Amino acid sequence: MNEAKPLRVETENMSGGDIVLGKLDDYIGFHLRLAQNASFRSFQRKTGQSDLRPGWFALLSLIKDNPGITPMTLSRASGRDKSTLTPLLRDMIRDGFVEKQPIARDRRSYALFATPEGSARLADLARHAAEHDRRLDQIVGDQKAELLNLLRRIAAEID
Amino acid sequence: MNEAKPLRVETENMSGGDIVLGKLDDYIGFHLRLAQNASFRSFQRKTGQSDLRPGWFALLSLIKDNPGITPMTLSRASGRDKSTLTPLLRDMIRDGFVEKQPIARDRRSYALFATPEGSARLADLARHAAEHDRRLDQIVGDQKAELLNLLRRIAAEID
DNA sequence: GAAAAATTGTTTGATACCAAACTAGTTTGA
DNA sequence: TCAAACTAGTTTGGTATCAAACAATTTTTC
Repeated sequence: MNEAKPLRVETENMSGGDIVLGKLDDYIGFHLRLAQNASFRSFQRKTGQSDLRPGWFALLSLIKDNPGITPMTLSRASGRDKSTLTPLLRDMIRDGFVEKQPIARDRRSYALFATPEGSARLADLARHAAEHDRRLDQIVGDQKAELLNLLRRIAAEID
Repeated sequence: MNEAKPLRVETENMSGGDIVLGKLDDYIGFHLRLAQNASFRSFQRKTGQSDLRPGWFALLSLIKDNPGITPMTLSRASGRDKSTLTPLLRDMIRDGFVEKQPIARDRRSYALFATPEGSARLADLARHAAEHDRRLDQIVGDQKAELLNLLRRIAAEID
């Protein structure tokens, strides 16, 4: 029952002054969305200038670190639906950052590999990503390990 | 330098076994996205069955708790771009959950109010949202306050 | 060993979201 | 006072995302 103490948030430029978040202020899901959205947009702004697509970094990184990974496994590892990956992989292959090879034992699927160009692009992306994540590290300070644990648990255990 | 100890994650159903997350495993942004995405989809699955749109809950809740709020203020409070709100508000007004009233002092804007139907719908949405957030509460346990603080700081301080 | 069930990747359809450009109205400042 | 700067909301265009339906293939089951 937090109706008793109205929780307010500052938003400079409101006619009346503050707004009441109400119950919303207690919802983990709400704050999770706000934080992720702010972080994602910030990342996008930083990298967008230099012709990198934010969705590419995680994928390219996973392909580089797991040579021969299949789209399905990549989907699970990156937390995105397999159908989301289809056009991304198509473009990464078209642009020469990733190569696909048929898999002998399963003709439905294929193995993915980062090309030298892909590795170079990944290094470039990693510079921007590291810069962005350094800001996040600053903000969370010494609570990073706890935060990562909580986030991992949420991603793993939510149904 | 975490190249030294390869970090792995289980994904039942991989040809080779585990996948290596590599540097990605240290990125707050990556885990933030995974957690938020999993949480959002779960919420959507739960509420989607009962004809509720996930985007509506936060908006309706904020309108109910801040009668007369304007779209611009709502945009800031909900962390969504003003242009994202336009079609959502249009539909909520069309469906009779929200009403708009002209503002005397500023004819560009308008004031938003929840109708009785909107309040009823909000109560319904709140039941589902509470159920979902209870799961999140279980997962984070007694670290909820710290988690919320970190998420608030990220949302507020990231640029 | 063949039919049934499951899995992989793609296609199609839908929603959510942002950013830039635009219109209309308000505030500022010279 | 009135032109310039700013602000609110909408429109337009683009990306990211999922889910369901599909075709091809593999695995399971009887």
